[in-house]
Amino acid sequence: MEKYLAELNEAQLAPVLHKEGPLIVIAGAGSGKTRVLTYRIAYLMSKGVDPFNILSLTFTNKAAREMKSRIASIVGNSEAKNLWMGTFHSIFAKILRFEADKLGYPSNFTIYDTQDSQRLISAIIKEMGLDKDVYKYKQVYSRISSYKNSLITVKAYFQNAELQEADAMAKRPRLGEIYQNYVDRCFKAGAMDFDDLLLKTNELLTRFPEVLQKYQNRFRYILVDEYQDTNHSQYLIVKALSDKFQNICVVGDDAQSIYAFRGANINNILNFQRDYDGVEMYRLEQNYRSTKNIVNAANSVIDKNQTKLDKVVWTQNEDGGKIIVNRLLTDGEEGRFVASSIFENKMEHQLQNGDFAILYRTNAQSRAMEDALRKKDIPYRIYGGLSFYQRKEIKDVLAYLRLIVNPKDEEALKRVINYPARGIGATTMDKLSLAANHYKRSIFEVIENIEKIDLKINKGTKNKLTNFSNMIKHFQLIAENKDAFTVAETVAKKTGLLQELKKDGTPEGIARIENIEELLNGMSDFVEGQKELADADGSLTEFLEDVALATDMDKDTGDEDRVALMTIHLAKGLEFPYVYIVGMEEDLFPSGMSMNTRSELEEERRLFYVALTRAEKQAYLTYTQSRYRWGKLIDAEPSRFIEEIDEKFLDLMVPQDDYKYKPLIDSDIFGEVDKSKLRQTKPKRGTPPPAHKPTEEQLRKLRRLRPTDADKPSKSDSPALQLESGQEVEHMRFGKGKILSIEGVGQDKKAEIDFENGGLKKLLLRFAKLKVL
DNA sequence: CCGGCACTCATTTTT
DNA sequence: TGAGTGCCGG
Repeated sequence: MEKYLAELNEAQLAPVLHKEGPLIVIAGAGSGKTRVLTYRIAYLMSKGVDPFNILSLTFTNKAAREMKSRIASIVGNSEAKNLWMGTFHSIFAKILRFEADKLGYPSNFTIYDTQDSQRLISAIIKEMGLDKDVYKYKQVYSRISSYKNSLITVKAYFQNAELQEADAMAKRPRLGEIYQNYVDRCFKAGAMDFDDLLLKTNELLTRFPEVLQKYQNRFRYILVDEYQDTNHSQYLIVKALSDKFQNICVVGDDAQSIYAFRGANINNILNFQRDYDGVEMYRLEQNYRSTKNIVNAANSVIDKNQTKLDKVVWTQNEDGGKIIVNRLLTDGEEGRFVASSIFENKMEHQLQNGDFAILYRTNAQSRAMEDALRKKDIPYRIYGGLSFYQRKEIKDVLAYLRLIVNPKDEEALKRVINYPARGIGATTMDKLSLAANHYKRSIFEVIENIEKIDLKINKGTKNKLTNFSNMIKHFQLIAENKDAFTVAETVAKKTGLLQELKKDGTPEGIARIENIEELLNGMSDFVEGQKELADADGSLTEFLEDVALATDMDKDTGDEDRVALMTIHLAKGLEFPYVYIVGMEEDLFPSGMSMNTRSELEEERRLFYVALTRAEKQAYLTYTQSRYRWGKLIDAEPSRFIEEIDEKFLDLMVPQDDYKYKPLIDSDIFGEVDKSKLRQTKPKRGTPPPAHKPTEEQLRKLRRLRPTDADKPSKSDSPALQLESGQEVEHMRFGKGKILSIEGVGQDKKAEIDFENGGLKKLLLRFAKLKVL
């Protein structure tokens, strides 16, 4: 142990050696906080603390695994295995399974993911006959989620006049009823959603003092990573569990709190010293990750925030290059710039693909990057977005598996009862659903008793239903004796899922079959892995839980050498030598939806801080002048965050104005443009649009930039058009045989005119030529 | 009841 | 642009 402790600096050593009592470690970006956490646990164990008594909560399962294996290398594998380590969700899901009966849940309860929850809410809204435009299911879901995260149960909701009033003001007076129905239906289905895993844990710990005691005694030492991202529900769990021994160690960085949108409460970390007695605070301020330029630039940004703890991050690393800022014409050009820059850097500095990361604010931005990287044959991997387990074909297989484990699982049943098609349609489902609600039973139970109740379902359909339930029961029998992999394999074959996909024969269908095969392979690995663990058996339940709570970061398939593409949120905790932060534009970053309040904007700024501090050697910022959003080309202006960085840390390679309309051909900018012509100017925010109005030819070239135009040549070939007002037509949308809308580019404004009804005929005559399209 | 087609609508971040 | 929904003919 001594030799490991020697690896730490003074500031890091202090919290590692801290004995009993609460401590908080405020750890600046790149200051080695994971190391402190790891070594502290190892140190505790070396001093004789039983690993069974240590609970360590991390943000991702991957982080937990990595820490565990690091600790194993210090204290030995057999000891490290017994540590309680994982995300809040996965640790407490395990505990809830064990204690489920106390709360009236089956121990094999299903975990509903966001999609399941939203579908259910959507169904409830429909059943209640509410207007789906007023009660948008996503919004309703997020309301309910935030109630749960604040421990506002249905009961508490109805006792709180303020909340009800707020919802009524938002034209949603029946939100409480939806909430009630949602909770009832989840319970009836034996399902918990993500928020329930925390909410029910709280319920368990408050309602059953003996349970609380049990876990208080078990978890004598509690460590929480990324404490700045805990929500109220998590806060209370930690508070309750640590209450007896007060051996609570939290680590975090208020400057990196970026999950307020999902209920994280930055006050948890700001107020930690008030919440516990005799808190010792440690600060890690030396950054080992980044160059001076990057550290200082990031500091100059975060300085603009009002709400923050006192802390100065510094580094002894070299100065490094300045942050390179570049403006591109469109998102396509942005992608090409990033791709060629990566290519050049690789050549020049002998780097690997894995040394690069491209970070963006929204997943939608990945497409332009992908296209460019693919063209340059640079291997990449996208993290997040549609994760493997969210793909339709995978969810279908999983839904069958879920149904086998828990036939009451309504969302799983609705998903697969008629896929592949077996003649059970919407009408039948409505009848079943109605009966289920009426008898307060699950739909599956209704099907099992279909002969005993009169549902006005004809004989043929009844048979189909019975066949379906028999098939599921047959699978259940298999599941009793066989492991998860064998069950899944049987399901894939016997349900006709694979045949269905084979039948269509399209490339997509083949890709889907491959995905299912990959899932099966993954399951077989999982089963092997679980058999080695003492407290696991490779059962279906275990597998499903693993899947439900897996982060995209978790499945670390290839250690192949690839450029990483991800949202900034996902990049937290990671580091790369070269980082490209793209889409640095107002309305995109900061997001247009997060600029309404100071605190929202500050969170965006922290997000930018996180992005910048991922870089070890070199950071790039890019923004475009116009970008495709909603399938349309829209103007963009540089993000305020660029301006907030002290200029002395920046290297602005902004092209001359007259260059703007030139590189319109599909080509690498830097192959074409003489770099000496680039001059360095600081872009003014709100820079007026191009000095001169684009000519007709330029406009046409602009249009040709659209990737779709290649597929539909008719569009780009359309003659230049003018509206009555003299505006030039830039973009049109077509319905079947008619024009839906036309947008024109005027001197300084865009106009959009809809031709839905009255005006249609008249204008069609004016643009007779368009009929060809 | 099914599949295909036309149309609508939403696009912030995720355990 | 693209995913999801609703309508219509088979």
